Amino acid sequence: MQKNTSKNYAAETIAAALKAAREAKGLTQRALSKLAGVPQAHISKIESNAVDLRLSSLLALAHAVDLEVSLIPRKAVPAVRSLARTASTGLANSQNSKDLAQASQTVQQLQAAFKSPELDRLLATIADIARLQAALTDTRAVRALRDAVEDIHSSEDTKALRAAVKRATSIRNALVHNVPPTDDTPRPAYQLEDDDV
Amino acid sequence: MQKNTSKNYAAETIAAALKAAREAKGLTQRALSKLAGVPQAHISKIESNAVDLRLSSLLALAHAVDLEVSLIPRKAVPAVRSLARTASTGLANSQNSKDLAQASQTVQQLQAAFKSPELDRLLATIADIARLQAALTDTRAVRALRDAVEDIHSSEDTKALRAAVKRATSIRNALVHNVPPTDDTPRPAYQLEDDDV
DNA sequence: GGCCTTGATGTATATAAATATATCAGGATA
DNA sequence: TATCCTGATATATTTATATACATCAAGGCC
Repeated sequence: MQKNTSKNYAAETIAAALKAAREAKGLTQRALSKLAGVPQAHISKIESNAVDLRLSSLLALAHAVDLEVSLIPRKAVPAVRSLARTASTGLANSQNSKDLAQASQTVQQLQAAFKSPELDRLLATIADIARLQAALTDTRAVRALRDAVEDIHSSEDTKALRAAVKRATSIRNALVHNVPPTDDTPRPAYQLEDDDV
Repeated sequence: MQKNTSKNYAAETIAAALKAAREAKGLTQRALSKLAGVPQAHISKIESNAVDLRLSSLLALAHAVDLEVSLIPRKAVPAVRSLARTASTGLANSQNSKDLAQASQTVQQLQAAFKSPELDRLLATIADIARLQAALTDTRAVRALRDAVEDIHSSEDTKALRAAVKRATSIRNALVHNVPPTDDTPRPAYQLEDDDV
């Protein structure tokens, strides 16, 4: 039983979160005890950081106060925090997706206000960017490429080599042409025009 | 000791996440044991859901594999998941990068063993993909595009409109040509050859 | 004052985690 | 074949949670 030394900051944070959530729901320790099936005395110890609680207890208590225990990548922590703060307002995509969606929407509103060839081009380009991004989120294709490369073992292994080349080219073309990487029938949905500014 | 019955879905999920993270980092149970200060035998039990681990163990293991234990509101779960996925795109991006790096390295080793025009092409294409991916990680450009679009207010605002178009085209071209988006002097480092398979 | 609720604290007991240590089967490899 | 690494498993011991039950001090309220 480690006292509430400052030894484990994360543990204290979690205990504090549980307590805050309980109070936010207007529950007493005894009420929560009934909900979660954890003795009130134990809840008291947990909230005061007097015990190293087990996962089952943590899950039971969290569940009872509508919290979810999750493991998130360290680098995603700030984003998740800000999201949790912004709270329940629906979907949150990557910042890029949000920015792109907003830009797209704005352009469409502008289109309703006035027509312009440049506006059309702008919207199309934004859509391209979004599709490029979506194509890149697909990690399976890259993984498949890696595996294909690993399968090359000798200069006689032309079959494996050609397979790897095909995969690599497919991905590159997919990124350029906005076609799903695994698609075997490359059909550029649009033409690469105005290559440079 | 409760066997791995289907008793607690959440607990299983967490154990699986820990295991996945360890493997993603290429750590053996013994290596993780040294990092986290948890005996290998215990890690084995934890990963196979054979124990109701304590919070301190969970925190130690999570910390060692760059994960954070967090309590999030239940209603925010979907949003956080989607975020974790896109941040996982950051993660997956790093996974992509790893896969690509490994593929690239393998090809170079093969080049040392035997020469082949196709091998050269393969290496070049892999490099292209890596550069495309790097270009897409830059969110500032997309943000700038969004802001530029927001600055368009009327049909007379040709200046803002052209600025937005320019930005959008720049990003798209950057993705296609592997040139940093903010670069004002577009200079395709390589030529788009063999557009299709 | 008396009453009730809330959270904290104190036993005592059963159960299980955590640990050290050793081992084992399977797979990969030299 | 022999060797090394990985993950799973076994045993024995220590430590601590989890639980039930009782109680208590502080604060709010009639």
